[in-house]
Amino acid sequence: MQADFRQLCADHGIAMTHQRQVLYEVMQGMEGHPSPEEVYALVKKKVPAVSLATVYKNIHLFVESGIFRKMSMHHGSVRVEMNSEDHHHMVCSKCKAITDIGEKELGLSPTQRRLSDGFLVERYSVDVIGLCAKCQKA
Amino acid sequence: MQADFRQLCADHGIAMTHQRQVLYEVMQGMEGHPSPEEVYALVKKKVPAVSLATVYKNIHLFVESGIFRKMSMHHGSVRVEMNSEDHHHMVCSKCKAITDIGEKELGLSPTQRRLSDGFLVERYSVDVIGLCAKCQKA
DNA sequence: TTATCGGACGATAATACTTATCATCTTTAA
DNA sequence: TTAAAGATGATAAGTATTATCGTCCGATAA
Ligand SMILES: [Mn+2]
Ligand SMILES: [Mn+2]
Ligand SMILES: [Zn+2]
Ligand SMILES: [Zn+2]
Repeated sequence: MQADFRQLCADHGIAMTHQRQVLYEVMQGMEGHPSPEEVYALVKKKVPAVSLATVYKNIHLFVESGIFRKMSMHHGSVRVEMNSEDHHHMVCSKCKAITDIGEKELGLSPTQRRLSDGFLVERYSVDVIGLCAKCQKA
Repeated sequence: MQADFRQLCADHGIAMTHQRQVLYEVMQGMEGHPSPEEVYALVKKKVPAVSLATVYKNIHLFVESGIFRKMSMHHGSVRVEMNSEDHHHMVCSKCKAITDIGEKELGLSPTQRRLSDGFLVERYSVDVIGLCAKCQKA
C-alpha cells in the first residue's frame, strides 16, 4: 500500500512521488532482468505522461539507494535484477539467453573474505558460460 | 615476424593485411582490458590513416576467430582480454577498478560440467565484487 | 491550510559508443 | 596477370544513456 512505499522512501532518504511509486510497483511485478525500456512500457500504461528519462533517473536512484540491484553484464543495456535470492547466472554463448541459477544448485560456495592486494570481498558473482539445452540440439 | 602473422591469418581463415598485422602487434603489447579507442590511439601512431571503424571491425574479427577473447562486462564499452591465463576478476564497487586474479589464487575450482535444465558448461567466469585496498582507506 | 523552496518532472538536445554504407583499394587464388 | 572477393577509410546512421532546462509538485513550517 501507499504507506509502505512512503516508509520505504523515508528509510532510503528519497522523496516519495507518484511516478516513483508506480515505477516501484511495476518493477516489483517483473521477473528476470528487465531493461529500462521494458519497465518504461509498463509504467506508461499507468502514467501515460511519464518520461523515459524519469524511468532511467529513478532506476539509478533505486539502485544507488539499495532498493534494487543492477545487473548489466552480458546484455547490451542496463538491466535490473529482480530475483532477490542469492543466485548466479548461466549465459548461453550461442543465443545469449541468461538464466538464474541458485547458489546451492551451482555447488560453489566461496568463503574467502580477503584476496590479494587486500581486496575486501563483498560478494561473488558467477557467470557460467556454456550452451543452453535448446542450442545443444542445433 | 611477418611470416608468423601470415600463418596465423591462414590458420584462422582470414586475409592478411597491413592494418591487421599492426593491430595484432599493438594489441599483443597491451595489458589488461584495453578499449577500442585505446587500441586505435596506438595503431594510429604506426598507421596514421587507419580508421576507427577498421579497428572495431578487426577487433570483432579477432574475437570471432578466436585470436583474442572479449571481456566486455563492467566496463561501459567493449574490452578485449589480454591476459591469456585462466583467471577471474575483482571489481571494486566504489571506483570500478578491475583487477585480474588467478584461478588458483581465487581458490575456487568448479567442476560440474552440466547444470540444471541440461545446461552444458564451457567455463566459469567469476567476478568478485568488493572494495579495493585504495577505496577501503577512504 | 497555505506559502515557500528544493527537488522531481517531462521534453528534448546532446553525448558516447558502435555499426552501416559505399566508393575505392588490396589481397587472394586461379 | 587478372578477376573476384574482401578490406579499407570517410562518414552517416543507429542505439542507449545522460544533460539541460523551464515548469510543477511535495515536504516542511508558519
Ligand atoms: Mn538474475
Ligand atoms: Mn582479465
Ligand atoms: Zn542458447
Ligand atoms: Zn576502488
